Amino acid sequence: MGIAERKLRQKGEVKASILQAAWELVQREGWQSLSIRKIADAIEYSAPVIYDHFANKEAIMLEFTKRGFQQLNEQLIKAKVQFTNPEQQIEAIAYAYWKFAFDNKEYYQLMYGLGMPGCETVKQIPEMASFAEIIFSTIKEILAKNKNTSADPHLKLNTFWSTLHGLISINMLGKNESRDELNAMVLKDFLIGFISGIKG
Amino acid sequence: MGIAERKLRQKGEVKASILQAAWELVQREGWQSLSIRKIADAIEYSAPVIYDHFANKEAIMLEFTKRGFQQLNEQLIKAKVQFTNPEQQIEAIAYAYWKFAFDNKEYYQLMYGLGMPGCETVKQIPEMASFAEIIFSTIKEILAKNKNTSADPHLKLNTFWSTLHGLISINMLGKNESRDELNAMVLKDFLIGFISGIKG
DNA sequence: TATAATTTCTAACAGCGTTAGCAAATGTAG
DNA sequence: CTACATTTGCTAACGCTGTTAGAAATTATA
Repeated sequence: MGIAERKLRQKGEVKASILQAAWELVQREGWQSLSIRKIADAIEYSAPVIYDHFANKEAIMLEFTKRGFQQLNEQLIKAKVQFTNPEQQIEAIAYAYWKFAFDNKEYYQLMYGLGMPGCETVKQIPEMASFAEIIFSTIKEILAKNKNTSADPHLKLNTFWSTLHGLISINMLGKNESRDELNAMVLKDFLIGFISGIKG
Repeated sequence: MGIAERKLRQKGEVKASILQAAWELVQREGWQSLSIRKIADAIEYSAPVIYDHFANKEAIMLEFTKRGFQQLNEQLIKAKVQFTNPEQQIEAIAYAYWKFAFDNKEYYQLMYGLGMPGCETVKQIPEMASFAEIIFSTIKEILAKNKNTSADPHLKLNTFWSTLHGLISINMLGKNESRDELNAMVLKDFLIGFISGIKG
């Protein structure tokens, strides 16, 4: 009797439609105006149904945060494997990270900013660990290749990630002027210093 | 007739008490749970009275954002004038910025993160311009002193600010483990690279 | 077909920012 | 000191929000 299976499938479909509707709403009106009732309207169910699939609104957001990191990770790996030279790899990763942030502004805003996730949230996202690992391993390769034992890879990971995030978030709260040239230069400026510094 | 004056003074006192009550609430429960009604309760007035002093809730937040930048500017200037050497000045500024962010977490979260202020908000805060100017002038002095004409001070300002902000915000979404040593090292790591890079 | 289980709904609670309109207090002028 | 005008603060309400309780309707099982 495939009844149970069909029910599970149908339940999954509703869950998927919730996420899809939520995503469309976010793209149209931003995170701030996303509401359970609007999602319910969009999927043509009543609001409480959503709580059969997600514990609360935050769980929906968390799901998107996870997806955001998954997609980011994909992009970073795709960028990395184009090169064998770790210096080129870290540069490609930086550009991919940058591109992801501005191509997926909604994701990026949710993943970081937006109400400062806080400790609890971070722990619920294993994808963040994979993300860190991608960069960490590349940095270690550079250090190994250049026989630089004095630099701490944890330190360099932190500097790399922080700087990138800082560049992006400062830029996002500015306006949409065509500061693209400046942005590109700032990114390059940082990368030159970072890579030369990491070589020891 | 000092009646009008007294009224103005009283009005000012209520306004001040609104801000004070709001600030206490924020420190106790965070920005997320700040509400007009709670402020009204705290100052022992009804909620609509607040709208005689502020256009809306956002205006209250904006006031705090301004104050945050004012205080930050004070700290940065205080740090800067302790030295005459611009390299030492920029280092002192970086540490002061860092210290401000963690000593005044609530302010810093409001000034940046929290719902991504957006273009409109930024324009309403002239204090941000003064802030940028403090750092900008110091960078220009370093460039002048070292006769470095190739580096763009705008670029360096952007890199400096972004990196600092990135370091802080990444740290803030992590936990409160005693990562102070790591933090100090990351900051130093950045500063060494930045100052050497700026010298040309 | 009758009973059990699941699904989905309506209604409600408690809170939010904000506004309209009335009541009370205060100021001004005769 | 009274009469009018102005300002001040309130209550009540609107339209939202996330979330939950409990009834109704649907579906599965015996």
